[in-house]
Amino acid sequence: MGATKTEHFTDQQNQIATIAKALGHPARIAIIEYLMKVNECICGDIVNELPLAQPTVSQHLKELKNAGIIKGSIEGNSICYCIDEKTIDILNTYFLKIIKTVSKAKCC
Amino acid sequence: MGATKTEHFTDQQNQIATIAKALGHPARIAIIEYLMKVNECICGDIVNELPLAQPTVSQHLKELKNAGIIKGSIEGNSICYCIDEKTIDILNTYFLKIIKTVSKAKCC
DNA sequence: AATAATTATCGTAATATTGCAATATAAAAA
DNA sequence: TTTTTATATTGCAATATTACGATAATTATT
Repeated sequence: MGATKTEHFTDQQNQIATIAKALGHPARIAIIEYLMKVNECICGDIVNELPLAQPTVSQHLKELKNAGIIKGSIEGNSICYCIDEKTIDILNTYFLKIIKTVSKAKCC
Repeated sequence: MGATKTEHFTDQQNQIATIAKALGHPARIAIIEYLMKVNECICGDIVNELPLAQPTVSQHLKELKNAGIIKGSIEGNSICYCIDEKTIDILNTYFLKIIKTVSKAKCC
């Protein structure tokens, strides 16, 4: 096998997993942190910032974009990327729910 | 290649990525949700709950445990699993910081 | 138009993940 | 002690991910 059985799980479970998975790589976390620092994004600078080749960075950006974590808009011959608040909000709301549930539970 | 270059990133970036990665699979999200529902965990029931074979569930539990998202304690011949609040808290605090930063930023 | 700059895509090698059958391990019950 | 119950580990096949060189595509600049 090797393929995730997404069809067995709910849309929400798949959605949360997809977002979390996209954040499950230190390079992509580093990209998010860089975007937080510079706010308005300077796309090519990410390549200079990270110890990874340009195609690799481009691929990571694509995954973050596919997961809805960042969005990019064309500006001349470069592309401006920035964090998509909506998606982070979805994740945040979800984890807050977990925290709330777990904090009032007694555990083994 | 194929191996993540963790050495190029900070401990915190790797930590967040590791936790997020562990949550990056719908089966593991389903396990978390089941644990939320039953609070005190009934380990073998997860196998009945999910459409996955016992070894597969065991493997997912191991990954959640390695990432610190759940903890397990031996109880007789079974093992009681439950969510580790501390780790969810780390993630939650992290995302709240992102939300705060992004919400006051104007984006392209 | 030719060149430079910016980003994406293709192809590919190395490695990791997913899933399960078979089997091992350990404790409880008979 | 044998059997049952519960979970983990091993081994393996299928697939996915990571990383990058080479190259394509697109727009700006000259």
